[in-house]
Amino acid sequence: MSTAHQQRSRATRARILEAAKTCFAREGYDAASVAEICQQAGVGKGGFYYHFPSKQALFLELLNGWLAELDALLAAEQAKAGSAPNRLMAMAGLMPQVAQAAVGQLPLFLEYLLQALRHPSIWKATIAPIRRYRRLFARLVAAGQSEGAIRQVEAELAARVIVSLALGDLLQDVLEDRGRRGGRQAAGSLELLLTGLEKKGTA
Amino acid sequence: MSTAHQQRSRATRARILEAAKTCFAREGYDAASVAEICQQAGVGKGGFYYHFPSKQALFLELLNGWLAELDALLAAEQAKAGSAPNRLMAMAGLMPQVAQAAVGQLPLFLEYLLQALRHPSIWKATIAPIRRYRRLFARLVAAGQSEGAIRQVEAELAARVIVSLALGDLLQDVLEDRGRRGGRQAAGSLELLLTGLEKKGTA
DNA sequence: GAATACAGACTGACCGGTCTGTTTTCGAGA
DNA sequence: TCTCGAAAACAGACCGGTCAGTCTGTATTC
Repeated sequence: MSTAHQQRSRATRARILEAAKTCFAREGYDAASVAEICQQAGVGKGGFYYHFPSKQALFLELLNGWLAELDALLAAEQAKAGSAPNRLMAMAGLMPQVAQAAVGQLPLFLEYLLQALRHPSIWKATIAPIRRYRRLFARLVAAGQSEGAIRQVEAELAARVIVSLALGDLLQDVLEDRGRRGGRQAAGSLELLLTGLEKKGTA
Repeated sequence: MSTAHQQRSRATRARILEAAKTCFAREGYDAASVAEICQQAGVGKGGFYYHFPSKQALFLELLNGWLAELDALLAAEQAKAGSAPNRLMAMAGLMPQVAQAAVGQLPLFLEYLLQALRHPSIWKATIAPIRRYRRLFARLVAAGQSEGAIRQVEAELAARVIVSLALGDLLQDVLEDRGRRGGRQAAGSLELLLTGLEKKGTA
């Protein structure tokens, strides 16, 4: 059981995180000021720095939370059965949806990437999952190959292509409507690619 | 003939642009200060604001210059002959190379995208070329289809996939080595995709 | 009354842009 | 050819504003 202290504390902490998410998405990491986040969260500076040691720490926690959601969703999908190509379709198709659902505003995703380039701690947190997904996709491709459903291409390369497609589609969506909606297409693109990966004469 | 005034002016202007390119790439648009760019260029604040009305204007000029280089390279490639799939390979394969050669440091490319999300003028300058390239690829795909070399898929979708692949590969390269080298892979990925786009039973 | 969970004024640093002054170059006239 | 004023091409001190983070004080809960 939690005390009233802890309950209130958790609530403000969550409000700060939520406010930060929208502020970062709207204005970017640098331009979004701590004061603005505080105002949006209905909290004073004291409250902010009581819960987070720095602006960067807050950002990193936001990123980690997002990655955790993504992991959970992919893990759930991975548990399901089905042929390798179908599972690939289902899993890869999740990426933009997850980005959309978890982040809310997609520009935040770009912000993650950009910050990852400059801050080693953020970079590690970002690159590790991407590599994990790539390995996962590679295993699925290999599985599809031993099932005889997928052409004999380099599995690593195919995995890289899948990730590229997901990332690229995300980017094009973001750019087209400047991050207002996002995550609409992608399914068709992947279908196209996977059809190409199928063994010839199958369709 | 140009006077000594003009010669010196152009030289400093070029130095400022070059310094800005490296600074923006290293630290990002917001974090890179005008003072720092000035120091790197060996120029005072006065010199800077004599040549550029604002920091944003400088950034925009950098972006436009890069886009112009890209356009030129693509136009040159477009003039060459060959079968549609081959031309697609050649053109699409240029993208990362161009990004690498023109920008020097790839993080700048991400910076462009991010700034495009928030500043309408930069957005217009960024999205227009991307749409142009997509149309160009779509036409090439359609051409390949009437040549009988490419499957009957929606040309628009295929073009989008190609752009996605280029963008996604770029991103993965940038993330993998944190923007130090970049632009190594990509060719293999495209080959994989185009093989998938070929008419079945061809290879 | 002590620890928790804040509020909000405050600080030092920094940043984009301005302004005044200085050096360099140019062109015209003597 | 030499001079000199004017325009071009800067240098760098300076300014208003902002921002991340601190500090002191206060209300609430235990």
